[in-house]
This record gives sequence, C-alpha cells and structure tokens, in this order.
Amino acid sequence: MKQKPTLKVIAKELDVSVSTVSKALRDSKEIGEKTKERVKAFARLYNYRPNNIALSLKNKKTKTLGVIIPEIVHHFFTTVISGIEKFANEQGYNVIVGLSNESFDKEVINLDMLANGSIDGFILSVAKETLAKEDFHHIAETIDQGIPIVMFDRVIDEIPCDKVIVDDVATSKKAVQQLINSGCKKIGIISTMDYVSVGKLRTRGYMEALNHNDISVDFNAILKIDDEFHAANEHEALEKQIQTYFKTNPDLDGVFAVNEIYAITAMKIARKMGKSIPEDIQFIGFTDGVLSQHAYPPLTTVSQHGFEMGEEAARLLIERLEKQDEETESYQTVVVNTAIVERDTTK
Amino acid sequence: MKQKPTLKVIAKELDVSVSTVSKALRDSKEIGEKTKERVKAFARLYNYRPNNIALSLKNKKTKTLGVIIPEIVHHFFTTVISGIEKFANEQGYNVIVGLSNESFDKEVINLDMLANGSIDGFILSVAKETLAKEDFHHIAETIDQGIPIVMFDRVIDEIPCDKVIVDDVATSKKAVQQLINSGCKKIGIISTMDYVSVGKLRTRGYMEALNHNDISVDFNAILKIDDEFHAANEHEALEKQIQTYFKTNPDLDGVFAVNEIYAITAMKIARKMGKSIPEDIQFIGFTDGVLSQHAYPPLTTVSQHGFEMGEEAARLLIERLEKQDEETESYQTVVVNTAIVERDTTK
DNA sequence: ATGAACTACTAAAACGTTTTCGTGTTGACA
DNA sequence: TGTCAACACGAAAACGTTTTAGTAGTTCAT
Repeated sequence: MKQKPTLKVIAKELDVSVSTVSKALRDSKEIGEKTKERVKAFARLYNYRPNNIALSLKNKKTKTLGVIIPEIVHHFFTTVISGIEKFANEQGYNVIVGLSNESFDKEVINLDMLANGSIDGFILSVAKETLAKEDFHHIAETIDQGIPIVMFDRVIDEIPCDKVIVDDVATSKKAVQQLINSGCKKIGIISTMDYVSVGKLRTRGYMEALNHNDISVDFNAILKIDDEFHAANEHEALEKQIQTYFKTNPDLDGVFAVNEIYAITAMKIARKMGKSIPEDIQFIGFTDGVLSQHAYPPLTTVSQHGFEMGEEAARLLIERLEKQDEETESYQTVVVNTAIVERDTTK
Repeated sequence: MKQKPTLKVIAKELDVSVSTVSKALRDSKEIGEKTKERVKAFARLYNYRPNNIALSLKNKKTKTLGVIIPEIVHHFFTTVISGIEKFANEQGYNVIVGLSNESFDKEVINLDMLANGSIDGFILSVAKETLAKEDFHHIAETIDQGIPIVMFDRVIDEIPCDKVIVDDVATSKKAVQQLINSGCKKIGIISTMDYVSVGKLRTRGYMEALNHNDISVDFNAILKIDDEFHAANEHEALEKQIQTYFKTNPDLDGVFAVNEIYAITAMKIARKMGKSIPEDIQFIGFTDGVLSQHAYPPLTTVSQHGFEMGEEAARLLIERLEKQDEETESYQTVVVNTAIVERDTTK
C-alpha cells in the first residue's frame, strides 16, 4: 500500500524546504529551473496530488455543492441532479446529496450537517412538510451565515435567494388550453395541497384557462391529493382518492395532473372503469419522465427540462460563489421554459 | 450576516485559551465547572459548530463516502443510493455522488477528484465502457492507496474488494423456470453484451434453466443489445434491435429481459405486432422499478432489493473504515436475495 | 571596494481543530 | 514550613497547504 506523499515528505526526500516544493509544483518563477524539474519529476513519479481537505481549510472554500432534495427515486429530481453534476463538474465542483424524504427534521439535519464547512453553497428543493409547517428558520439562518442557497421547483417566495422555476401558471394554462382545443368539455385537475407552491400555481393556471374560455370552474373537479408523509400504503391511498374523485365526477372528459404519478394512476383507474383513452377521456401530465414515455398509452406531458433546471441552478450558485462579496448583485429568478410533448393521451 | 464563530474568537471573547474552549465544549474534566458553563453558554448563544474541514484534516478522515454510478436517471441506482444515504446518515456519514455516464474517462476523473482526501471510501458500480475495455488500473490504484472500495451490481471479479451482488445466475434461472412452468415453449432472452457481468450471468442462468428442463437453447433467441455509449438515438436503436429480433424469432411465447427498459420496450413492440400479453407471449423483467409497476400491463419482475443493496454496501464500507487497519479481515461478498413479484405479464 | 539588484531559496504564519505536555496555584499533610 | 497532589488552565504541535516576508549568495555597476 503506497501512502500518498505530502509536500513534507517530498521536501525531506529532496532535501529542500516545503515552500520550495510547493512553489516548484506551481511553477513559481522564484524557483530555479533545475530544482523545479527535480521536484516535478519526483512528484510525477510518486503521483503526488495536493490534499483537498488542506486546500479547503486554507482557501475557506471546498469546491463542493450541497444538493438537498425531497426524494431521489423520482425521475424529475434525478434529471435535475444530472444537470447540476454536469455543470458543477465542468467548473471543478463536486456534488454532495442529501435527502429530506419530504421531512422537515431531516431537511434541518441535512442543512446543519453540511453547513459546517463541508460545502460552499446549497441547491435545494423544499420538503412538503416544511412547506406545510411554514417554518423556514433553518433556511434563513443558513443564508444569514453567508452560505448561499439556490432553490428550484419548490421554492419559497418569502425567502430572498436565487431561484430556478418554470412558469407554472402559464404552462398549466397552456396545457389545459390544449385539452380545450382538443374538444374537452369537462376538465378536471389532480393537484397537490395548496402549501406545495407548484400545486397551487398549477391549479391557478388551470382556472385561468377555464376562465379564459368562459368555462365555469367546478370545485368538485379540483382534486387536491392529501398525501400523508410517507404512509406505507401511500400508493393505495392515492388510488382510493382518485377513485372517489372519478365517481363524483362521472362526466370528466379531460384531466390535467400536476405530476406523472397522479396522471398515470388516474389513467389506470379510468381504464379500469371502462373508459378508453383518449377517446372518452384525455390526459395531460406535468413533468416529462420515463414513466410518461413508457406509459400505456404514452402520456402527453409538459416537459420541465429538468436537466436545464439543474444546469441553471448550478450556474447561479457557482456564479454567486465566485463573485464572492465583490458585487452583491441582487437575487435572480430564472424561469426555464416548458414544452408540451404530445403523445397518445390527447387527440 | 453572522459569521460562524471559531474556537479562537470564543477564546478571545471569554479571555481564555483556545484549548480551554475546546476542552470545555467536549466536557473534559480538566476544566472547572464554572468555566465550562460559561463557555457552553456562549457557544450555544452564538450557535457554535466545529468546522468540519478542520476536523477532517486533523483526524485524517472526512466521514463522507463517494458513490460513483454509471447513471442516476435510473430507478435501480436511485434506490441503491437511498439505501446508502440512509445507512450512511445514521452513522454520521455524508454521501457525495459522481456520475460516470457509462464512460471510462469520467469514471477515472471522478475517482481521481475524490481520492485526494475528499472521501474515506468508495461505493462503485462500474461503467460499461470500463467493463468493455477491461482497464481497471484506476480502481486497483485507488485501493492500493489505502482507499477501500465496495462494488455493487456491476462488479469486477479480478479486483479483490468487498462486493454486494444478487445471485444473478440462480435468480435468472428461477425466473425462466417460472416462464416454463407457466407453459412457455419457446423462451428468449434480451440481455446486454457479455462484458457487462450481470448480463453474462443472467444469460447463464437462462441457459441453465433451459438445460435443466431439457430444452435446447436456440442462440438466435439470445439477443445481446449493443448499445453505443450514449448515442443520441439510443432508444430508437434499442427498438430497432428488438424489432428485428422478434422478426427472426416469430414463435417466441416467453421473454426474459435483463432490465426494465428492455422488457418494456419489448412489450411495446410485441403489442404493436398484434400479440397480446400474457396470452400470446409472457414477460419477466429484471430489476423491479416504477416502470414495471406502472407498465401496461404491469410487469412481472424479479426484485433486486436495491435499497437493501445500498444499505449493505454502506455497511461493508463503513465497517471497514472504522475497523481501520486493526484486523484486516479478508473481503466479503454479500449476496442479497431476490424475489419474483408477480404481476400481469405472466400467467 | 562598496552597495544595489538579482537569484534561489527558507522560515513562519495561517486556516480551525484536538491533544500532549507543561505550569502555576491551591490545599493538605508531615 | 516545606513537600506533594490535585486542580485548572495554557502553550505548542500537528494535520497539509499557500503565501508573505525574509535571507544568504552572487553579479554588476560605480
């Protein structure tokens, strides 16, 4: 087992000082050519690599980003991570991930664990429980300690920081309009509880589309899924809620769902009730993932471009980190555009 | 913006020495009660947290694990990560992820970037390109530098290290046997190229099952998907290969696919060719993910218990890290068991 | 011959901890 | 009164870097 050489051992071995070694490796002009060569050759031979931790301590920056998301087993989030990773790596940054599992406490712990110098900044999508509690002190405190945060997807309006979102209202309006254009007369929405910002906004877009077409909104056609945080039978509960929803709304011929799972589950249930898609009832989902692509029939969705969101988030964060405190320009909110990808659940 | 207090500023503020502060906070009996209280109160007030980087440098351990996987937009891998995260967090470890994107070079870079002191050990699933090249020097070197590696799923036999796998041969045999028991007469397999260890092993299990039932293996019924590493049209290429496969094997009434995507894509194509599932042709996939659950019809799969694999991998790694060099017990290979979850693509 | 200006290097501090080894002040005991 | 523990604290080293501020030794012009 070869131990990693340090500057000190190289120095001793070559009988020069540590500073000479350091400077030689960084090609300082203070050091003579022959010594430089000697040092570099030795370093190459023993495969010297500067110790990252020591550098972090010295420079007071770790070159790593902390990404905290509610759930990793989720196509949208992993796409975002891919985008973050790509951009971050290109800039020489690493990515450390924390999972909140939609839990407030775990979010706090994760923030805390990493805010002790392990990372330079956070990219965060807020846990549902946190949104429900409306307790954001941990986030505010982190920012207050000088650690920048970029929020994406699930953001908090009250917290001033960089944000990456899609225009949920406009996009949803567009999606519902598409349903209307395809001949739907009675359109429903399957959304989340209002405390989830995106659910609220998408519902607003839904209503705006209806209003815009002089269709009165039927509040019974608005389903807000109440998901217990991590009940074991989560998925059964979801099915049950959608089932009763369809029963109370038998005349639905179009459904807009705010995520893939809701859409696909609804489709499954509709099919079970004997409806054919898209003849009897049409569907559009939000967030384009593998599930939608491979669903039966393939689901028409609005694509959020998660990869791009990740890249943007990483870009915002790294730019702020590198700018340091020079110019503390104000916070940006980047809106990445969306696209409806038409597949077989719409006419 | 409150700056994080250090021991030094606390010491100055309270007019004691740095060592006193450190000891007081760690409840050393060397320090008098009143001083301890004074220090603790102050620390609590200013929310003091020891700087992780400094600790890492001092202790020569970072308490973080590096996880390098080929692809994160993949249900199996994210499940494994969840398992790793859970176990790691419970033990006070963080997880830093690197994506190889199935590329040899990116794998090398990732290993290199993190091996400079950033992490204490690796959990790794090898990139396809690396397996194809059979160039494992970067992995061997990392281990040689004293950084332990745990491999999972895609492992390398030649490299001695801890491993977490499923019994691919036995499981595949079981799956194919199930197909046989359900009345399939002509069973095919959709696998990967042989250099992907799991593809090879699962193919072996397939053949063993046939042999065991005195069915001769038809090598035309064995499809080894040739995926260009990240061609843009990756998925189209896959469909095309499967399509010609079905054409050359018109009498297939059972298909065993080594992953979800292959299975689902094959089902889609079979359906397009007018076959009904499971009446005309039955399917079993490997790796139980959302895709299988929500496929139409819901796909019978063998579940790999990715979460458990992640937990096991983290456990092996952390145990080795904490044991340090005391007892260098030999490497373990943990085999996590599998289960066939029957859904609607088998009779 | 003197000093200035290079050249090529070294010493030491600093980043924030923990820990080992002192050290000065008490109090008790002979 | 002198000696010795016990007590409460401090100084300094160490982890591996980078960087600032020297410092010898040489060269060159005056």
